[in-house]
Amino acid sequence: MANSESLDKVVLELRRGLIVLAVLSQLGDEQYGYSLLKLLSDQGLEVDQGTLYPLLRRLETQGLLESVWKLEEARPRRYYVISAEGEKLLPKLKKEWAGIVSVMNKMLA
Amino acid sequence: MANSESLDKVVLELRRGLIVLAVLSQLGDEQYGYSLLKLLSDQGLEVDQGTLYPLLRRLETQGLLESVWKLEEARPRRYYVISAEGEKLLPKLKKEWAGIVSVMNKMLA
DNA sequence: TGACATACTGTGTTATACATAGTATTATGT
DNA sequence: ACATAATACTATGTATAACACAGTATGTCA
Repeated sequence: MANSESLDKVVLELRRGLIVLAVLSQLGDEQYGYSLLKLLSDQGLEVDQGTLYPLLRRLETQGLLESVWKLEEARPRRYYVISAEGEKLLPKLKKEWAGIVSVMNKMLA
Repeated sequence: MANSESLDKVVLELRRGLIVLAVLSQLGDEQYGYSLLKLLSDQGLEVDQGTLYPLLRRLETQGLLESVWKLEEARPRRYYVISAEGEKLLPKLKKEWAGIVSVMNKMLA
């Protein structure tokens, strides 16, 4: 395997789990899939459509998000927003994330 | 699903990809599986045996690690150390990691 | 009117952590 | 001397989920 492929693979792995946290953190204001996609990429986190849409559905199934179809706009969009349960989870997640970062910083120093 | 289960699940996901980076960063000095396990947990990263051992083999298959059995010690141990290819990869990975962290920090702020 | 951005759905595959169990040796305390 | 814990690794099964890829369809704008 070429070195660049290894890099790509591992970087993908690195980013994988963070997407959930990123998504939850951005859904204090409601977003639809495509707008969230843009919002994330504007901030430097490129996520594939094929990753994001299923993720949103999954997080809704897990009760961390809620969604509604809005048909009155230019075109139908499914809006997602963080749920009460998600709100409770988010600060804990952030704390876990901070802990992980500090562990990694020590380890990489 | 109970809230604490959601947390556990997502935290697991968060940590998942980082283990590779952590392992690579620690294998500048050679370690065997069990000592690496302790080294990581000492620094605050608990990794299951059933996760670490297969990971080490996988990283060796990918050419990022090298290993040798040492039989002359108290008991047989397989020692792992980062390979030349791994050494080339590591700084790039660290850079990617730093980028990800800064993106996440902005996003979570 | 052609191209591009928008917005979502669906399927298949692959990779991989994790759970769990099992084996066996060595060190340690009492 | 014996039980127990720590050490050190192997192996198998399963569930999950990202990613690749493809497809559908509408709005916008030059």
